[in-house]
Amino acid sequence: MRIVFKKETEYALRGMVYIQIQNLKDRRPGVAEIAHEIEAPFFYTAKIFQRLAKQGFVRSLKGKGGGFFLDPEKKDLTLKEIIIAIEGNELFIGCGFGLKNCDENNPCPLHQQYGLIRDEINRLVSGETIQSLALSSMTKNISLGFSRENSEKKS
Amino acid sequence: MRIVFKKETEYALRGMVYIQIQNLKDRRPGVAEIAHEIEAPFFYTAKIFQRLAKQGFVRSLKGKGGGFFLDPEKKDLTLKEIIIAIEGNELFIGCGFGLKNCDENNPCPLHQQYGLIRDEINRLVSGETIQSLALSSMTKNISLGFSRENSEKKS
DNA sequence: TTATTAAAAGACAAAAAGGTCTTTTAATAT
DNA sequence: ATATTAAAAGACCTTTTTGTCTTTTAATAA
Repeated sequence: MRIVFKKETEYALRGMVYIQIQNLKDRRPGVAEIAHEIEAPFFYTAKIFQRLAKQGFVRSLKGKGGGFFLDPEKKDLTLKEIIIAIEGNELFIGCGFGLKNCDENNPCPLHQQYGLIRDEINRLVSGETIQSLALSSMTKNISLGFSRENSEKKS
Repeated sequence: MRIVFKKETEYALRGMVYIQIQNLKDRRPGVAEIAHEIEAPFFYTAKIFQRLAKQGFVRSLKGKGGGFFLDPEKKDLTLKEIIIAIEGNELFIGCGFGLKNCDENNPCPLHQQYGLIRDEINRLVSGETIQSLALSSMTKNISLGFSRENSEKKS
């Protein structure tokens, strides 16, 4: 059951952040490692990152020592860019309740209030980037949920 | 492609509001009328309202003059109740990004910000009821998107 | 009491999402 | 060269969601 994003989107975002974290440590993780760390199915993860690579969101190298890495040139890959590439932009436009003919001129009773939600989602995924998440989860000793080593030293 | 709610949920919410609007005019719409007004497939609408009837969210009468109606006793059926009956409550709990081990003690970098979104969604669907939406769409001459008669008199 | 109306029940099917696996291609190391 | 490593490509499958349709049951009106 989907929450706000599709499983594919979740795996993509989590995986991208993991790749970036490893890149910062001069490593290039492969599919097996990524899938394990983000707790996603191996083959599904492979498929998702093939697509992301084809779309230019991530780069890859085959063969020994190969794996995935982010283009160091691109310092600002927002979550929104990835989300839209996978799901389209319907989350960011429209009424959210599926009501037609709902706009400022002809608002449904939910229009204003839903606008707040949409704006908040928009603000979040536009403001955060893969890089910013990777950095904050490394420096602030905060867990991204798929990599518990960080918070495991309290034992 | 799903936005925030499933199609089924959208149809259910729109249909319920339509039923309540008609009830206020002492009418009991049938499946054909509801489906047409909310622009949903007839048979799918039928199935959805069978379920809602079985769950007690709406009542129905068979035969001539029959159709659907809300229990007049229940003056406060929140959107949230219907949403949870159809989708479960996963939208209202958890991280929203599918991250495990994400809570106040061990927050992911998105935890706080996503909390705002979840709270906003929660506030909206807890605060509004089928009755309040029916009333406001009638009295404030506001379109619910599936019934454009309201806003059509500007021609 | 029977013809008509309309919901209930439930089988069936198409599309989308999620997931699995095999074969091929391209790197690297020996 | 060739053995090894790892991604790319793409076929295939399962589950969930969405949608369709037929048959049955129950209410009303004539």
